[in-house]
Amino acid sequence: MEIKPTESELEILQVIWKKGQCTVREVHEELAKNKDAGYTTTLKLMQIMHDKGMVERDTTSKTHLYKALFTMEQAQSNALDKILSTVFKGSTSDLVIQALGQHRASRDEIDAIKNFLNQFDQEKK
Amino acid sequence: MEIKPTESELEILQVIWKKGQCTVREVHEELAKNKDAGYTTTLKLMQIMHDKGMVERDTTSKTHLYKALFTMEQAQSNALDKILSTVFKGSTSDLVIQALGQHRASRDEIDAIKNFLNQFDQEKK
DNA sequence: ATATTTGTACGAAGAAATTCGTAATAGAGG
DNA sequence: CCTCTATTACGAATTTCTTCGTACAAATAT
Repeated sequence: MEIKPTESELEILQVIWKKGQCTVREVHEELAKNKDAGYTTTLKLMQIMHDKGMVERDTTSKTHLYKALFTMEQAQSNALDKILSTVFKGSTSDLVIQALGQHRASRDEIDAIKNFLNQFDQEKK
Repeated sequence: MEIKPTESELEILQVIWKKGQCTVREVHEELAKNKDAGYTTTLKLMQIMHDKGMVERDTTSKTHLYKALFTMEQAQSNALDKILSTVFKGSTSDLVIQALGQHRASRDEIDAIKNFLNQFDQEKK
């Protein structure tokens, strides 16, 4: 399956990933904090996501429950692949350095990355 | 100015960035290697990009010359911001670790990143 | 039971992106 | 000067994404 959520679909997926599963109402309330769109707009989008096979839903009760059919990690991997090929000429190190340089990682984040790199090294040796 | 090139626009920008400046024909020939679209499609897209203020063009001779009005680095920064907020919950370290983990950085790349991190540390101390 | 609220279904309109055909024109070559 | 080709301009069709109104059904409250 192709994973290529649109902008709006990603907003919805963020909520679903956070809660594990949720109703249209829950998603809508969450989005309403930062966005101004009608309830049926969210509903329609979620129905389309279902049509596309991006989410599944439990329709046993009147109020349907939605779950994502792929993980945030899969979406991350996909997003990385995409920008690597479109703006980073495929260079992972360019991407990493750019990310670290521009987005001011905190001490903790840097440590986490260092640990990861060291662990990586161990495996390679 | 907002930098938000579409998929097709990015394909075109890649060619322009690589060559510095170029004609519609050059862009089209390059895209034709991987894609199957008519010449006027590329032309139209580049005209729209001009309308949007993403590129400038020299129209002194019949064959126009296009240049990008922002750099690849700016596009990179933008792309990173976007995926950070949409799929990485704003965590740069998650992004970096995911990138390093999934995309098998080479020894050289890892070294480059380590150097970068060390340099980063020095500044902080 | 009836009215109100809450939910889904769905068509359709609007907006943005992509594609292409046709017309007009400038320049090159004979 | 005339013809042929390469190029731009531009309208229009198509597709995809987003938005919303309306209809209808189920659950809840009075």
